[in-house]
Amino acid sequence: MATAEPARPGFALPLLLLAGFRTLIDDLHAELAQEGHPELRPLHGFVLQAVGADGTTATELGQRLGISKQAAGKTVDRLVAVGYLERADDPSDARRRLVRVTPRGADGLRRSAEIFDRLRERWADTLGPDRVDAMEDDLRTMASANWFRLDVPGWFGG
Amino acid sequence: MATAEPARPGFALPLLLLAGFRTLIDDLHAELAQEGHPELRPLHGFVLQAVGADGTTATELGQRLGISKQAAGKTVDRLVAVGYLERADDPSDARRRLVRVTPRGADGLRRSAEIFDRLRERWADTLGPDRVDAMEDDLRTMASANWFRLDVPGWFGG
DNA sequence: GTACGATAGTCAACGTGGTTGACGAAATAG
DNA sequence: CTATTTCGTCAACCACGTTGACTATCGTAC
Repeated sequence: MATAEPARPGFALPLLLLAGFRTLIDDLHAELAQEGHPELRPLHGFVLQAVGADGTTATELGQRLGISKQAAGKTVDRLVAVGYLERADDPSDARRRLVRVTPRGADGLRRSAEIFDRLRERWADTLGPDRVDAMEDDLRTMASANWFRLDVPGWFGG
Repeated sequence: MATAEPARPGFALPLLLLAGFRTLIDDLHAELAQEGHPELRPLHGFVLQAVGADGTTATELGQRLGISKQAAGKTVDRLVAVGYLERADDPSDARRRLVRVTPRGADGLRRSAEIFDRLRERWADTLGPDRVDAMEDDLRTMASANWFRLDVPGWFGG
């Protein structure tokens, strides 16, 4: 049972974690837009990352992201439409449709990594490198399990 | 510019923040479901909190949450349907429809606060109270701005 | 007292992201 | 050669968000 009025109410922690996540992602996409990728949405970067350099299929992508193959397929459609992914037939299996990152997608991915590195440096400059390291270590300790699940919209909503 | 291979790649930080948030929210709702509130979705708790003890209107709720009045109205509809909110006419203004938390909603809110306190205690037990305090302080420093905006699904998606 | 602008709420249409169920086409196992 | 599995897609649906248009009401200015 919680005390009547804790000095540090528990509800602040998740809000702060969300605000931190959101700040980083918003900063990323503000930078990304300036560097020629204004269409990229928060979800898209994670999807591109999940497709990876070797390419994959919609079904496998769904498994990696923790969503259904149908949802993965629709997301791929949208990213194909904006030029970040492309589909190709698999010569060895006519059922499969290979999903690959386009050069434009690879550029977005590379820039994202660089921007995330710069943002982390900014946090380290403000808070001190040890504090950022500690934050990461502590979060790794507490959140170890559900790492790479990006069904955020459906999870958070309904 | 980022170094070729940083010891701590920047992309991990947002992922860890999201994983931490998600872990807390998942733990909360697992507990909440056991305590008789299985219908409550992650978003709903934030909405109930935003409605507050005094009640509000859909338009004002939308302003508080950073979403349109139409979106706020639809969310209220859903929470009314599951019994967490109720609508009432405003005797002093026939245009306004008061939105109030029901007793069931208040129960969910009270339990949520208690569970969040317990979860924070659990984090403090594992990491040490000073580390959790530091994490909160650091996040407050870096994320100061966009605190109470809960348009997460639309923001993250598209 | 009436006319008018501002405000509250709703309806409709749409986009994104998610789900399940059904189905055809192709690979694989027997 | 047939039976089963697997991949991709289609269709229908739900949650959440958006903008635009509209009605009803309030408050004010004349």
